[in-house]
Amino acid sequence: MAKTAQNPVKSAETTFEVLDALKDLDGAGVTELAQHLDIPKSTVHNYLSTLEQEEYVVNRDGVYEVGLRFLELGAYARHREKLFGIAKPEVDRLAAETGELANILVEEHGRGSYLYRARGDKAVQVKAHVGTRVPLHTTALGKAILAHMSTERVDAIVDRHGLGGEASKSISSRAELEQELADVRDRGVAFDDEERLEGLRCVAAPVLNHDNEIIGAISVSGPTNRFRGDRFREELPQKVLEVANVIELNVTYS
Amino acid sequence: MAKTAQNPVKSAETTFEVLDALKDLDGAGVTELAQHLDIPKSTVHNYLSTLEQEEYVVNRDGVYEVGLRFLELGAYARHREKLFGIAKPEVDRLAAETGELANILVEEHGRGSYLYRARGDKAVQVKAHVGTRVPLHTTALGKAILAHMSTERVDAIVDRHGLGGEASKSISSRAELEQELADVRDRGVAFDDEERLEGLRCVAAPVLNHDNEIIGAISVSGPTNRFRGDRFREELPQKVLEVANVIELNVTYS
DNA sequence: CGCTCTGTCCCAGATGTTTGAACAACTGTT
DNA sequence: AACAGTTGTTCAAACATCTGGGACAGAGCG
Repeated sequence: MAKTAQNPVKSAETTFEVLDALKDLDGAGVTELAQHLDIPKSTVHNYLSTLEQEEYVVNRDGVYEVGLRFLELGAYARHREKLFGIAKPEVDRLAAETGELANILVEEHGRGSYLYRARGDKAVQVKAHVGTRVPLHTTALGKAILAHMSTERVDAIVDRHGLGGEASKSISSRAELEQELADVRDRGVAFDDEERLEGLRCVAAPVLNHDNEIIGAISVSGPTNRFRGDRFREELPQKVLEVANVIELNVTYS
Repeated sequence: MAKTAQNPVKSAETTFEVLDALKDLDGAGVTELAQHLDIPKSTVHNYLSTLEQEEYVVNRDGVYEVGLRFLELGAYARHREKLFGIAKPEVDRLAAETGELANILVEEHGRGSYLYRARGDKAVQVKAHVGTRVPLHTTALGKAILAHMSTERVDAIVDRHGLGGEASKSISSRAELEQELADVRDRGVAFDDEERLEGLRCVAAPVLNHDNEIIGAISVSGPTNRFRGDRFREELPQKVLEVANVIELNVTYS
């Protein structure tokens, strides 16, 4: 699954190494980047000037930064996901009605990518923004997705990315994960009890297409003090499921 | 200004040619892409497999597509624009209060990039999504920005991108543009009277920082039948200006 | 079953990329 | 005002890498 290119174009790899470094450093000069990447600065300069010429990178008084042309590509990629257009208005409603943070996640390359995030009036502040990629087994959203994949696909994903836990409560063995996924299938919803971020709980439901294939998941997340008792175990799950069902209907007829 | 790299990395250029083609074709196979680009398919395959390995491209049953990793980069690039975080809530309010489509645009590489777009309840459907890049002189937003740039910078941009008009009413000479920009400075707001899209009018105001440098522009746009008379010439301009002023205050104190 | 599409792989030759060193342009310090 | 220590940029030679034709396997179809 984690296929490596047979005949990789090394310059393409380097190009993205440069871009990634530019992102990690939040903008940088040639020398700084060169040191960070351990590549001669003349080489780095060649890449940066090429990227600038192509308008993928911008030079603001001496500091190179990731350009907005990626927003064009990124927005396009999101727009291409049929789930986005259909689920967005419903997730907006979910956020408005619960007052919390509502999310859409899809799987790509065995990881979860946040497609969209809607803020209700009481929504918590989380640093992660749209586009952030997370390991599937560490979030309610991811578990909702894994629960509806074939065993082989789950195996392939676990083989590729492991079960490295970000917090103490995370799932750490394949058996544990299988048990959890079975629970998710039984209940219809997945929970996240501060597994990825302390003090943050989350309720997620899968979104399936007419062939019962998983195409993504939606969720509400909020602080533990508002996510407890009946609201956490009954009220919110029902709400999220209802919204997921509406989305599924719209996916089918489109 | 339109500097070309002295020592361009051709493979980096090719990488983005491939990605652009993938976007234009809305996903494609190796052979189709190779024909479109007039490059041997083995070469195209090398690039695609490298991009897939790096998780920037995804292969969905035989069709290569632009991946969501670009959403990560794009969302990051947008987040890095300080204007976005500050202006977003205000533009949301502008959309809600007018019921129309409200926008944020910034300049990059001499073109306009839509940073954000908020839809009011009566907002028109336009195909352009976030990230779309447009020539500055063809939109109210762009004219609001150009009006507050130095003459040299405007010259450089016109030299680089020309004044090619997308519709009949567009500005087509440098003198005409200068006149228009002077008007914008006088009035404080810029108008777009179906210049770029038929039936669509637009009112835009610049956003300046404390040093009176232009950092972007905001606007409301809608159908000509709702954008006429006093509403178009008085009411909406005042509203847009007011919101721009609030944003400017928030920009200064942050 | 054979035909014609795919996508993938391979390797030698051609080409582009890498690289250190040298330079120019700044910044801040003495 | 001169200087030392930065920075980004340029260049051309040495060589690593990309290119590209052709061969191959597998899928889809009649």
